Amino acid sequence: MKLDSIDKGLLRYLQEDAKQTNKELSAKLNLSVTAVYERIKKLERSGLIKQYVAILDKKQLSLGFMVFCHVKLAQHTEANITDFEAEVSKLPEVLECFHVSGEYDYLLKVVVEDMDAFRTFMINKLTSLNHIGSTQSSFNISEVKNSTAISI
Amino acid sequence: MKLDSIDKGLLRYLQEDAKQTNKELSAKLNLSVTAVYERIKKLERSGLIKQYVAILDKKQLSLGFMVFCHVKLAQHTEANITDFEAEVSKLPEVLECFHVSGEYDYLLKVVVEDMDAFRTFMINKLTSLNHIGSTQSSFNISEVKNSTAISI
DNA sequence: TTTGAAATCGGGAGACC
DNA sequence: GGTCTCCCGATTTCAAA
Repeated sequence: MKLDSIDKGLLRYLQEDAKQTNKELSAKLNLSVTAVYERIKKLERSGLIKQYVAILDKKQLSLGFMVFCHVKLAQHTEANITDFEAEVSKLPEVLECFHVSGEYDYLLKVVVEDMDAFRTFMINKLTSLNHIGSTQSSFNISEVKNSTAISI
Repeated sequence: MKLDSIDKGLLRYLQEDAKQTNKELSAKLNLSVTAVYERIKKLERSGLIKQYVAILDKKQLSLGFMVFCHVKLAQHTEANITDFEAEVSKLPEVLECFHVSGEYDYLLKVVVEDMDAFRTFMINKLTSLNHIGSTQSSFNISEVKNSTAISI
């Protein structure tokens, strides 16, 4: 889909605050409300806007303990890979899982309550998955930047 | 803030789709529209709901190249740390930056167009920041799971 | 209940063939 | 002239306050 500079501005605003009214957006973009409305609908239909979500404060939910787990598989057969990926996707503690290059195969972002919950997660969930070779964990000490907005 | 099971359900729904109407939510939760409205306002006021954002399709924006950069600082003085954190936060290619335990000090999620853009980013932006000791990059091969919704 | 936004329609200006 | 795209204004519908 081709985007002009107005679309790009619109996407920038919606990435920061998706609940602005079309009226507010129309003022910022010097456009009529209808034009804003139709551009947004087009961006939604094209799939460029995938989803609107609420971002929560993990601290207030007692889920402020974030760990990055690097995972290496035992053997890299296709069956192992699809199997592991399906299983890990089901774990609610795992917010993100990327297949990556380098020494380890996967990078996981894990969110739990505290060290104790992490220990339980590792023993009962992650390392009990099939095909796991080895893991290495880095604990989050502080969030320097944590954004979902990509720069357009 | 204390949450009952209805609040938790509400948060689960809003993390999946923040643009549902209160009417839809009231049906799912067996509640009146007004009750839903007031619960949401309370969650917003308390800061538990931090933000509503639009999630975009990186592929369609030609920003499908994601890299995880592990960064080690040269010296860990307080000045170096605050300086580096302020500078890296300004880089639009860096969506996330966490101070982590382990061999490296920081883990960055970097989003660019392609390998060429990444090369430019590394040379002109990241490694030209002050206080950088060494870096190590892992390229994203595939997204297995990528969610913003924490499990409540 | 009242206010205001979202959704929809008809139409007009400009680009292109 | 005919088609397409983009924008505006007015109106109706429906959710929020």
